[in-house]
Amino acid sequence: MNIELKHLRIILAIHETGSVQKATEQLNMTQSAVSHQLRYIKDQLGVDIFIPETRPLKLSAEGLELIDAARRILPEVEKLKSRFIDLKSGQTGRLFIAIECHACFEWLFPVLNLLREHHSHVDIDIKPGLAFKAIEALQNEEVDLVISADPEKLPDVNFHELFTYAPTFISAKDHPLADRPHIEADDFIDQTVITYPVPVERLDLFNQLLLPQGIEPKAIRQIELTSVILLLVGANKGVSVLPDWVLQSARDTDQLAQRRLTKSGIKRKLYAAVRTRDSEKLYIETFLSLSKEVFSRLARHK
Amino acid sequence: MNIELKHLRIILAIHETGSVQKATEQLNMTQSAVSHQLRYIKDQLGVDIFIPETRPLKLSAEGLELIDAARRILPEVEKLKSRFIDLKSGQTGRLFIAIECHACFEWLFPVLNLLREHHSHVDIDIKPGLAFKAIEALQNEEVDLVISADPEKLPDVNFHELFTYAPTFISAKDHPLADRPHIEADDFIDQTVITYPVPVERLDLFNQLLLPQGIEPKAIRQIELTSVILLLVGANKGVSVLPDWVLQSARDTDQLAQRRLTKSGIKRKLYAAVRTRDSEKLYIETFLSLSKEVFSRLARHK
DNA sequence: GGGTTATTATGAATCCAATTCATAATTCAC
DNA sequence: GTGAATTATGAATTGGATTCATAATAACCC
Repeated sequence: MNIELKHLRIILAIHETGSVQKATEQLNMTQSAVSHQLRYIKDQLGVDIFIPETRPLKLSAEGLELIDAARRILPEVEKLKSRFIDLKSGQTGRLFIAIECHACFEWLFPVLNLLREHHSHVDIDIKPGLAFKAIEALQNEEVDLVISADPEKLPDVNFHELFTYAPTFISAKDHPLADRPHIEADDFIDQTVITYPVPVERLDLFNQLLLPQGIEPKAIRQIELTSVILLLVGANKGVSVLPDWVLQSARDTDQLAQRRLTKSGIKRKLYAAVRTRDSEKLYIETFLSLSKEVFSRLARHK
Repeated sequence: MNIELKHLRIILAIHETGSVQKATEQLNMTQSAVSHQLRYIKDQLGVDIFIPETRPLKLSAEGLELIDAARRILPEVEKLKSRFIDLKSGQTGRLFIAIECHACFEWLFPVLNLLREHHSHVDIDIKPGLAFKAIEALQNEEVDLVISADPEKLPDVNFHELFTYAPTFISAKDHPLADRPHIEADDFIDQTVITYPVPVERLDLFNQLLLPQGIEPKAIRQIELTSVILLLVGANKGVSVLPDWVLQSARDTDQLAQRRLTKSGIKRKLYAAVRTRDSEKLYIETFLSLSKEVFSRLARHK
């Protein structure tokens, strides 16, 4: 037995318009095509849908059951269609985010809150635990956006530049290094460095400065929360390197010394990586512009 | 945008088997056909259902939505199909009954109760108010079965004989007519006749005996309930004519005289009329055999 | 009740879309 | 990198749905 959506639509149209004649217009079919289809449906179902030899056609008891089913099934299909129209245009969708950059939570939360206001139907979430395989997860569709400082040239992934920042050295004001105009790699040799709890190769300080020069600090102490890092640095328990905008937006940085890394300063860029075919989605574009906006507000804060 | 059930089945099969390859078997399609369909689906929906360039194919976020929809829609369609398989075979269906014969409620209720036990999924009901247009209502599919004593030769309706009965005269035992060996038409001339509240031409007494001979009784008193008719006849408020089986199965007929109509007795047959194309339905056949069974039990009762 | 109109049914020809076959292009595993 | 497995593609073919023309039938109306 074969039942197609087309058949349900035909029966429903006939029932609702009251005649085959009128249904043909609604269906954009000729009377003949409808008639042929009706015979096919009857043959498939094995029972008469309409009472034979009545005109205009009247539904049989069995026909009414078909109508019931059609009224249940067809709206589901229509819902599915409009869902995909929305998905395609980016009116709605999924935005699962992986973050390679620990400090980024600072500006990401306000961005996501704003995004939720603009696109309430987008399913927003942050997926932890993918930090190092984030781009792979993006390609796998486990996540839909990755915040990354290491753009790659990939055919199916676009890296959209968000903003530039400077990884900046901080210490207590009375720390010996606080007197220097800028900080060099070998200054860290006898320092305790306070970092986020991630592999060192993912930290700006290490991948941009220490690792290339083969320098290891005296000790590394890992702390989850930015505010705690600031506190410990202020208490002279160690030094740290954080993005400049974190320092600009944080409170209680008065007793901290900030110095640039190397004479010329180190500059880094943050990117939002998305799959190429998602790039033009509305909520992705909104995310990008909101990110820039929120960042510039944060950076201007102090 | 065009989405067909076929497409949902394909996507679901691929997802559940884990590969296009395996899905082809389940779908009874060649790999090529599936591949072509996948491209068509993608074009229609405008988004990738599977993550491109991965093997085995993995569903994208959008693809998962399709799966959800398929799991909602396809079972409905399957339910509809099996519903029609049942309807066709008469495992289930509708049995709306019209009754031309008023006394028939006496045996109909037990029949329907038994039928409900055999076919719990059949929608059983008695439709009142169709008494005289009952066969027309049958052809219109307003009802599905008519209890009638007047078979007609119709192309789309079958009359199935249920049983034979004798319309029988009753009076109080001390009524003058109670002495006669049998009752003739002109015996009614000075009698009050108690009947069911239906047009006289539908009563056996009238259409079989009085009307052909142009005889009118002194008075007609219409009573709904069989037991009340029996009571009034017993109280000498009038005479009546009822099917013999009603008298055989009723209690409190001791003080009543029963006499046959005319010397040879009048015999009538009851029929169940159903649409020809419903005749072989299981629950219709069950109804017919239950009716005969219940009737013979009733007739044997006394 | 017969003639008229409106509506549905049917048959043959046509058209379009889905499938097949053959083969190319990828990816995966080792 | 090579071979095996899997998916993609193109052209030819098939088969089902549609159309056109026309027949059949019910409904309507005096």
